[in-house]
Amino acid sequence: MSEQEDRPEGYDPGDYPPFAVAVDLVLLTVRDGELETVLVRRDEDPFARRFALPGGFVRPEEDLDEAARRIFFDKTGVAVPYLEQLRTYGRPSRDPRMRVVSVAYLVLCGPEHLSAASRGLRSDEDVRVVPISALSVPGPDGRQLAFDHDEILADAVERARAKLEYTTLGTTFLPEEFSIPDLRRVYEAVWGVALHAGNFSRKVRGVEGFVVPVGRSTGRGRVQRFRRGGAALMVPPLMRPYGEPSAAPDPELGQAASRR
Amino acid sequence: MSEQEDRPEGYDPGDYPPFAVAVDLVLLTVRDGELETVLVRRDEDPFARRFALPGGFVRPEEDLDEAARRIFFDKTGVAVPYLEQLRTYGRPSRDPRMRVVSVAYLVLCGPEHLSAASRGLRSDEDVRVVPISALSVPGPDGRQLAFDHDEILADAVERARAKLEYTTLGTTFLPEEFSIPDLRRVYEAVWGVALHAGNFSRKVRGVEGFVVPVGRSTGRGRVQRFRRGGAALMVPPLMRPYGEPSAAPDPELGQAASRR
DNA sequence: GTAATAGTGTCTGTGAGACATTATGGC
DNA sequence: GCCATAATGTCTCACAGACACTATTAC
Repeated sequence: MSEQEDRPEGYDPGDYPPFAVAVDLVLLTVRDGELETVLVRRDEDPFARRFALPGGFVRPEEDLDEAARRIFFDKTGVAVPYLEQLRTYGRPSRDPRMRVVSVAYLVLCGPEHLSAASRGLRSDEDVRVVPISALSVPGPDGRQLAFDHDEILADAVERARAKLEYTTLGTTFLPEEFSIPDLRRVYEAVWGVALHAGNFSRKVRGVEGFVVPVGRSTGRGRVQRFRRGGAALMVPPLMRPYGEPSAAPDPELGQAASRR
Repeated sequence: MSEQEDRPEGYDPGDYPPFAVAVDLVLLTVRDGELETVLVRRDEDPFARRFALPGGFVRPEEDLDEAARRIFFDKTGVAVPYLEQLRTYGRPSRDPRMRVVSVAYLVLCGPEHLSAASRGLRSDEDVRVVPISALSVPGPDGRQLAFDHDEILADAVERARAKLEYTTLGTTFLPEEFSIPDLRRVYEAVWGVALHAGNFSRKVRGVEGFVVPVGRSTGRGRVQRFRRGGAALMVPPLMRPYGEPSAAPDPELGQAASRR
């Protein structure tokens, strides 16, 4: 808030540099066992015809979260199931036209939330749902997406992977009713690993409030249906297999490592 | 980045609302077994005579991290040992004078980094090093600090508590050379719990690259001296005792719980 | 029928937590 | 000598991971 600069009675507009503040969304979903994200094709330079994350400017009287929800609704026509602030990107050169600080949000949703967006019903833009795996190979200039969106996307994927370990957010990728194997396939898609079906089932059902059975349970071999429970955190956590080839770790940490 | 609003060739300044972008620092240190933070007393309204987090505006050609480092240096006269972006606070009403979006940073350092600041050597401001425990009781209007800085501080403390679990950052609170009991006292101060000395020692020394012994031993008992090792992450993590009365959990998660 | 797969039984290895014991230095 | 405390030895319990087995559904 810069209280330490002495200003008598409110700020003089000449005292602070004006910035544009934008919000960018990393929208993650799991479809057919693949982790996917939503991208928008740019029309103009810079980065004309490149894909970018959906985003927009924050309005003068709008909270940051509110802006993120608005932008999600504009693309999909439905309310956002889960959203969290990821981090803020503000390199001076990140947009060659002007100084834009972008607050990135992570949004998790099921593929059904994206049906309008993926059919282009909500806008005349070229909106696409793209597998993350298709974006891992950088383009000729070393990147795939416009601006610093490769970095934002990578940070978001790592955040989502970490959050599945110690929260119950995995269910936000699924419809209201689902089976344990459905949930396992979400974990496998997000983490990019195969999990042991039996142990996964036991673990998930053993975490109080993670999933609640719907309808009657019969004996062995029968697939049961569940809904989300009330718990937000998973204790103890469900950890990713050690030393596995997933993504970039916390960029704040000095050295690389593949875990959390 | 708001690529979806069609703009021909760079932004027209009339197209986006101007914001002020500030950086606020939550500076945490451990002194005499207490977790403490640095506050600055405000001179003017709003919140005259209240304490606030140190902060300042981001300059036109400055990265966000750079601004945070600059502000830390302005207060203390030394380089910041560890810094990470916490999150961004942008409620429209958070500063009654104008729209300010503030990117908060978490800074961890040893008490020796704050000697200049705490003696007022670097500024004519009223800079103080205050125990976190003294800020837990809200004032007459429901808060202790200016603006939304109570919330920022609480988020920062929770982040620091969580990070001690799965990173080796505990050593950033200590001088170059330290003993295992010194490190344990850091954990106890940050988490606000008593830890089992024997098990803590075994765990810390067993994590590859967390601490490296530095030859001679002094002090009581067979106390060994150590330096930081090269590892940034701790696997498996060193978890806080379950169900313990520390701080607010991840505010993104729907319901409260006391763990991560 | 056969194949695929959900869920259970059970064993094993690892590690956290608790407690006792030994070693070392301050007083 | 006596006390405080660091570090180790050891036991127990919880849980992850592996494997085998059974039950059920899809074909």
